[in-house]
Amino acid sequence: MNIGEIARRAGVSRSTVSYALSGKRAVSEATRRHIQDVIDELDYRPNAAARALKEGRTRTIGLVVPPAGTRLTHMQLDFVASVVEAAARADLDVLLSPSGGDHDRSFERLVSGRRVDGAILMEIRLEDARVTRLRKAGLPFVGIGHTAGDDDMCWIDVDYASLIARCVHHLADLGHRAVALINRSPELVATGYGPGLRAAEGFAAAAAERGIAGHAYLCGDDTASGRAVIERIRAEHPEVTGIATLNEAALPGIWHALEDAGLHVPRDVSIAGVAAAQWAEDFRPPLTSADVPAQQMGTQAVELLVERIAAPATPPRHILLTPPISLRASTGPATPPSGGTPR
Amino acid sequence: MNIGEIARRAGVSRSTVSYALSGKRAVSEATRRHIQDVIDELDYRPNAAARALKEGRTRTIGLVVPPAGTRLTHMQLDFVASVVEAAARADLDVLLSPSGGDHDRSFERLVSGRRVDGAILMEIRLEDARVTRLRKAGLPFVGIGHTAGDDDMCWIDVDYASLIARCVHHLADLGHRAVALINRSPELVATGYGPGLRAAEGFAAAAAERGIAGHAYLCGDDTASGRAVIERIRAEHPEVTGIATLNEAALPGIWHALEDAGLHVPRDVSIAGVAAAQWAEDFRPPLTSADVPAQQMGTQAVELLVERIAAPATPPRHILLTPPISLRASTGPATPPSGGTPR
DNA sequence: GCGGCTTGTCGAATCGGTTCGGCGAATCGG
DNA sequence: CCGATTCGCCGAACCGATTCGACAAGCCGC
Repeated sequence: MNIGEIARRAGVSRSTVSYALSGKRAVSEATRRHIQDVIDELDYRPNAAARALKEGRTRTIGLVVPPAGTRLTHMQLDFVASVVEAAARADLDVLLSPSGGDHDRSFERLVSGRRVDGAILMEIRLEDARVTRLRKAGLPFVGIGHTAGDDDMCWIDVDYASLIARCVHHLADLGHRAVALINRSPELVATGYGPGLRAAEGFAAAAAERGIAGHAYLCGDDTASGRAVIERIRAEHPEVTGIATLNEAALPGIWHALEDAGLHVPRDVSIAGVAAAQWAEDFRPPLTSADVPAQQMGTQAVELLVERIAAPATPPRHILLTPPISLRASTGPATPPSGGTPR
Repeated sequence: MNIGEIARRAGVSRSTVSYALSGKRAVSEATRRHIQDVIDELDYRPNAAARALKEGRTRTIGLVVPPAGTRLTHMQLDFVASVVEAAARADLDVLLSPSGGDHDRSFERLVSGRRVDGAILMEIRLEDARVTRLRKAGLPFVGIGHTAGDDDMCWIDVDYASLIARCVHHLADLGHRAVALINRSPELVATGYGPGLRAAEGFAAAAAERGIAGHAYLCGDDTASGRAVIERIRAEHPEVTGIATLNEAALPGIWHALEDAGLHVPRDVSIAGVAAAQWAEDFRPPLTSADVPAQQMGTQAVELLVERIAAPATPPRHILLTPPISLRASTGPATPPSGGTPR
């Protein structure tokens, strides 16, 4: 079922069928309709590979996700879903490619096999080999997260430094004098994971600014690690009454460990985080958090990429998001009687 | 950077380069090595579209996911991740396609544009238009879930009827005399969602077999609905002490509502469910559940599909999984003093 | 009534691979 | 030593679309 067959049945040439479909040249209304009838009858659709070969573009974008070993956070999941949806709206298909670990064949196929017109890179590191690779191949791309220093690329990111700083200020406003940061996993941060590093900076800066004690902890991305880190904090810094975190996956463990220790949230300990809104509300009490607009990010990432594919030479655009903190029930005044705050 | 360029630089013909790469005809070791050197130097890789056009296969499989409106359950998420990984191992790429709603253009592109060699369909309905469509197009596919009656397709599914029945038996063994089923959302079940319907059947049959009261409830796939359904159950059937569920998304709400009502799990109410193992353990107390091996399912689905692509004419295979129930802390004896059970 | 313009259609080239038939040279057996 | 085989490589056709140049027919103005 190819264009030649359609042409034969409609009694016209193949080029006429092509023009009737694309509208790139005038075709008389009569023949156009006749061709359309034949096409509808056989429900023909042009072969994607042939078209891609000739046109030099695939109408497909690549979504480069972290390898399966790393479980996706809720935020990332929302992001993937919204990318797929936004792409579908733009009549683009999405090719999924796990990268990192031993799956780099998939990424290489994507890039040098010219399977996609552009790519969206998740979980960018401060030094990221994939960015170098894509740039060398001349493939348009948009990063979720940004590399160090280098602004010569398109990206969209959440301003973790500011968000964590806000959490610290919020806790300080409530009168907390000793706070802890629960960061992402040691492996992630060690390999130059931007959000982790920037969160640590923002945390330290804000604590210093407010003149309160700030202790930063790394924590694996799972429930058990969440429990463990709370135990460590209680042992090493029992004076801590406020916690800021960007580790979604550890949250259930954090909650359970506090409960086991007989500590009430927010009466004894306040927690403010960065997480997907829907997820934040599933806790008891619901988590005060900066709700990352993952869906909006997915949509914008696709828009940015489409733009870049159309005009690869334009100066790259960046979007840095700083969503407001939604006050929920997991934060409260530092000490039962007093409320207000210094500064 | 095409095969002609490689041939020119290596001083051989294009066909020789092709044969050197594919090994489908003998090429002398000397020329083969020389060609390989040129290729390595320019890091050339064959254009995927051109190859697909000539070979008639794309080395890509489609993963047809429920549309973005429906949030993926943890189980489905694990499944997607494992499909991507298994495909990568088989050197296949994965094209994501949301289907249902108004995104059917994407699905149509996949099917009639010949963009993929085969497809994996998630969330199959008892009557599923996509199955009909794929069969008509002659595209190999594997379903996650199976249609009614018709066994003329490959699928892999979880035996929800048996699992829910097991939950009921487990509760009955513990002495519970009135149990409730918390099913998936009314919309899903109304549109012929197999697991929902089969779970209801298995629930009713098992309750009847054990001579206990069984009340089935539908429940939206979110926290708020979970709370609501517990309130309804308490109002309409306060005698219920055992709950079986396959609604992962409602679980947090169920837990919260029971806590608010002052009901202790498992002392006052026992809960047994079907859920992803890791997720089940994040509850307090951890959920007794049949742990769906989503990762294994993803891997097997890919294997099944690869098989089917290689030999489309072979009789279709089915895999029906019935994972054992892992006892965790959310189920216990029906009444505080007594332990044992009738039968 | 004829050159020039528009309109609608066609034929052929092209994209970048794979694969088949063929051909010269080397190798082998008798 | 000669015919038959094997080996290694080449040229050309082909996959199914798009697109450019060309060409015939119809219409205009002068």
